Amino acid sequence: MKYWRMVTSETGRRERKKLQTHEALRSAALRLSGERGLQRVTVEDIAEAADVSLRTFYAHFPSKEDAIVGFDASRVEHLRLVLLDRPIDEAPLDSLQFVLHELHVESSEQWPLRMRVIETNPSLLPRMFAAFAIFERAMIEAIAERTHTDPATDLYPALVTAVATGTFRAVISTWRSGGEKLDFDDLFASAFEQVGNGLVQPAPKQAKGVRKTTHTSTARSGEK
Amino acid sequence: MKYWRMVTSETGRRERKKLQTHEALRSAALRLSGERGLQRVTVEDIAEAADVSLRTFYAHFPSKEDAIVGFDASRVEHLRLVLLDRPIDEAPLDSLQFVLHELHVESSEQWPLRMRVIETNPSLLPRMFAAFAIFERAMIEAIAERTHTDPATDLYPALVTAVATGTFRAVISTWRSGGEKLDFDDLFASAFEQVGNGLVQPAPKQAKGVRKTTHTSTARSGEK
DNA sequence: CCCTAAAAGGCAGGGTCTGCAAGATTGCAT
DNA sequence: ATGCAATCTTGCAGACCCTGCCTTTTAGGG
Repeated sequence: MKYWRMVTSETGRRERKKLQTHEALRSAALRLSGERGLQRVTVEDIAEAADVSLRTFYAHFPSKEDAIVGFDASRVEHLRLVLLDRPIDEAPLDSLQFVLHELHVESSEQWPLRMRVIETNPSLLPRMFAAFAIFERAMIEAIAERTHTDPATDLYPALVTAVATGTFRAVISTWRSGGEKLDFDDLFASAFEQVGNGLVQPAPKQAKGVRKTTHTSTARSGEK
Repeated sequence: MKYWRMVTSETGRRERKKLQTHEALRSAALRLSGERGLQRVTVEDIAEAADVSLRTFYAHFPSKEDAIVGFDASRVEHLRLVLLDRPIDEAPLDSLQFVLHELHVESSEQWPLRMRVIETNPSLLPRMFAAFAIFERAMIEAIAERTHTDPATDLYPALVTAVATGTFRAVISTWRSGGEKLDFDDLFASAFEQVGNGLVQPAPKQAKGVRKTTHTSTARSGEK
């Protein structure tokens, strides 16, 4: 009985309230950290702001940091499905590129604030990487499934995933430190293109007044 | 005066003692965690085992986890210099491959225990990634220096570094989960070769009794 | 209307980490 | 030698994190 529970998105009032609390805690954590700085915000403050008890906070998140930078399991699952839905003959690196782009687009709204909070509070980095590692693990499994390989013995799934997420991190990092003036999509596409070309070293430098029209794809020696 | 302090490796009795304490804390932390499990070891236990006060522990490490998985600044600096010592015309990806191989070789002695502790205590992962990120940052700066680019605006240094470290992580992960039966150097070389070739998807599978003579370089469609 | 499961709340307590101020050790100069 | 200054170490108080255990509240289904 109640098979539906296992498949659907839990559509009762109870589940809705739980989700509300969850999101209230998340946004309170993010907002307060942005206002005062992470160390000046206690878990109790967050719970208070979301109007629940401290104990309830810990029913939703294992730590303060997770409320800010953690991935929800449902989110990971969603992205996993996105990957599995890609055409079966698409190159794994391209599939991952798609998923990572999706990841960025979906959360682009909260990105500015979240990134700012992370940058001003480096103590968030550990948990952030850990959260990303969980997502990465899901991607590895999915790639392994699609390529009919065993990730425990075959290097490829972990390799292509690690490279893809590394590429993603590099793009985010550069985009951020460049003041977000560069076009994200250009940077993103350029990065994956360079990776697909084997990361040959870009030409020393064009000239002083480089045309800033297109992306930074200085590396083109190895054609496709 | 005392310019030498800034250059040499601090060779007084004071410095030696400090280093001793540092290492005593490190090995005590690792040993105890291996014996009882991380959660059954308090910082006080570690300080006790190294015969110093709890407060002194925190003079050396910001947290229990860092004593186990953290990189010392001197270690990062050493690796940075290794990278800068590579022939100036070597491709950045190859330089990074060399440094990462060096990293693995240098710590290969403590690796088994440390890896085992990490795997049995996933709560170490966050700090481990954070430590690795610091190392990564140093590599980015060094690559930027060698390629005469500004990592704040140019994608390449961060990109090639993230890809290289990602490759490294994938190798370690696969090597470990495969029970370390595969030859590490083969796996390592094969991984970087695949990356250099643009990560094209490997052929579905050769046969059952694949020749195990060389590495897994199944991917060769895209020539150089 | 009752019953069950799930969510939320309360409380106690061990553990982490920091600020502060005092004590011990070492390097160096007089 | 003796004193000074820097550094390392230490003790202590206290805020905060997080968990175990138990009680209360609320939603959903017979």
